[in-house]
Amino acid sequence: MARFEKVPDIVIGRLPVYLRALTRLASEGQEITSSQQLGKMLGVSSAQIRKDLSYFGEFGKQGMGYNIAHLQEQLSAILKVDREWEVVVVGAGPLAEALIREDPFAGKGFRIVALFDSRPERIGQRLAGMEILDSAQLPEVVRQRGLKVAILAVPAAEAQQVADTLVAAGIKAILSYASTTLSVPPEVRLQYNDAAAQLQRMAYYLQ
Amino acid sequence: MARFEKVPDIVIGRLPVYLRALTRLASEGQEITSSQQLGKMLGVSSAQIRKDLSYFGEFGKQGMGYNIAHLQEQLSAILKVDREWEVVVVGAGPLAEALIREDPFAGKGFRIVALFDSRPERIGQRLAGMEILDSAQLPEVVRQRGLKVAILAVPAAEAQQVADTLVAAGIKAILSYASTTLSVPPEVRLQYNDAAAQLQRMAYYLQ
DNA sequence: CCATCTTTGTCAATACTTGCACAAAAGCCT
DNA sequence: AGGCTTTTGTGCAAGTATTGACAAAGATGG
Ligand SMILES: NC(=O)c1ccc[n+]([C@@H]2O[C@H](COP(=O)([O-])OP(=O)(O)OC[C@H]3O[C@@H](n4cnc5c(N)ncnc54)[C@H](O)[C@@H]3O)[C@@H](O)[C@H]2O)c1
Ligand SMILES: NC(=O)c1ccc[n+]([C@@H]2O[C@H](COP(=O)([O-])OP(=O)(O)OC[C@H]3O[C@@H](n4cnc5c(N)ncnc54)[C@H](O)[C@@H]3O)[C@@H](O)[C@H]2O)c1
Repeated sequence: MARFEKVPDIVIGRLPVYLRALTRLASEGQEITSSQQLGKMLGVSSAQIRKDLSYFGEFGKQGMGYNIAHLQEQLSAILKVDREWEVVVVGAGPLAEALIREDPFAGKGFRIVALFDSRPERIGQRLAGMEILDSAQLPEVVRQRGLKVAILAVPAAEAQQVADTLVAAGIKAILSYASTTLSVPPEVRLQYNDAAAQLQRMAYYLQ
Repeated sequence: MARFEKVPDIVIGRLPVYLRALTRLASEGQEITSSQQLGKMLGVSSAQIRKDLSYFGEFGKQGMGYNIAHLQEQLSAILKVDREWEVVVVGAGPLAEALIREDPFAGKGFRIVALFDSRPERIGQRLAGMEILDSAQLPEVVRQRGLKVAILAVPAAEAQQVADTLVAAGIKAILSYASTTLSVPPEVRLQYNDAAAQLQRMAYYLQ
């Protein structure tokens, strides 16, 4: 397939899902898989998996399937997570504490390197070993370190204002835990991590 | 539009997004909105919003737009979150603590009513005011209270086994924070809350 | 009370996404 | 070595989703 056409965003959105499935298979000691096995795991058709991968190249062997470690490497490179992006977290509350303690990004291409809060009594304290910095310093730190990725963990009422500051400082991707709609310029990527919305989506099918 | 045809899941997935936007408008004191304003907020076309709503009925007034409070009520009823679903959380770690402390589901149709862990030293302790129960008791409690919704906040290695227990106990919707692919029967809804996957999706567009 | 303006709900056209089906490639087994 | 089996990558058809366009409904203002 032509490697130059624009890849649909919906395809990009599935690559991390494939990566997650491959991680599980690898952790179970498997070395080879097939589009059929992956499809069954994920509840999608094998054709979709092959088609998605074909946007980027040929990664399998006919008759054999895919080498799991190799496919992980390739997908990581495609998603640009074969490196470590430095991430800033804004809002040093319980959610930030869980994120820093657990580090769910370890080995996934991201590392939390700075934590900010605006409450004077929190500044200078430590949260799960990480120093809480004054959010007045945020633009300076983001610019100096060239940070591109931010996690928003402030109350909903503060979120838009903090997002504006992040964008002005040069952040290009924001993951927001605040359960409010945000506006950012089109060149900045925005994702909402909204557990309530996820539950609501499932509630429709209950009963 | 015919009210009897099956509504596409992708439409259901957008309803919580609309609800979130309406909440923001309401919090800003607005009483009326239009498909155009909502579309601009959310970065989608106004036609899409009107079409999505038309699956369920007519909620606006021509020339005027939509009454925000009324539309919120209607969407809540459609999503079946005009009531309070009781939710069980499994895994009493820092993430569960953040969830219970912050209660991001308040007023959104869900309430956390039980918290389980398997580590003997955690059982009987309290987490953010909520008693930690023995996960051996989980099936009994879920069945007795008729719980349908669960949040999975255990390490990835335990997640599948806990999911199996939840399903066997009668749970019909699972929100999993564990970053591993799970298998559940088709009648059980499953959503992943995977922050790493969300960041990976955005990373593709960086640079 | 009428003209003008706004905005809905819906149809039809366009655009996008998925899945079928199959040739080709590659391993396996006798 | 050759036939059998498996599984990929992809063209194409079928199926879904999105958008443009507009009639109809309702508000607004003189
Ligand atoms: N706790 C969860 O599990 C969970 C889950 C989903 C979403 N959320 C949402 O994530 C956000 C954070 O959750 P939390 O439990 O940590 O909330 P929190 O309110 O306890 O903590 C937020 C922190 O942000 C700080 N803050 C406020 N305004 C700020 C600003 N302008 N600049 C910098 N820092 C600022 C506060 O001082 C506080 O320390 C909330 O919006 C919450 O609704 C939380
Ligand atoms: N912390 C975060 O912000 C965050 C974000 C995204 C995802 N996650 C994921 O969410 C999960 C929970 O995060 P955490 O930080 O609370 O993890 P954690 O490992 O600190 O806590 C998990 C808790 O689950 C309990 N547990 C283990 N096995 C169990 C079982 N079979 N039955 C019942 N309880 C069991 C453990 O005793 C522990 O108390 C992890 O999978 C983590 O990767 C966390």
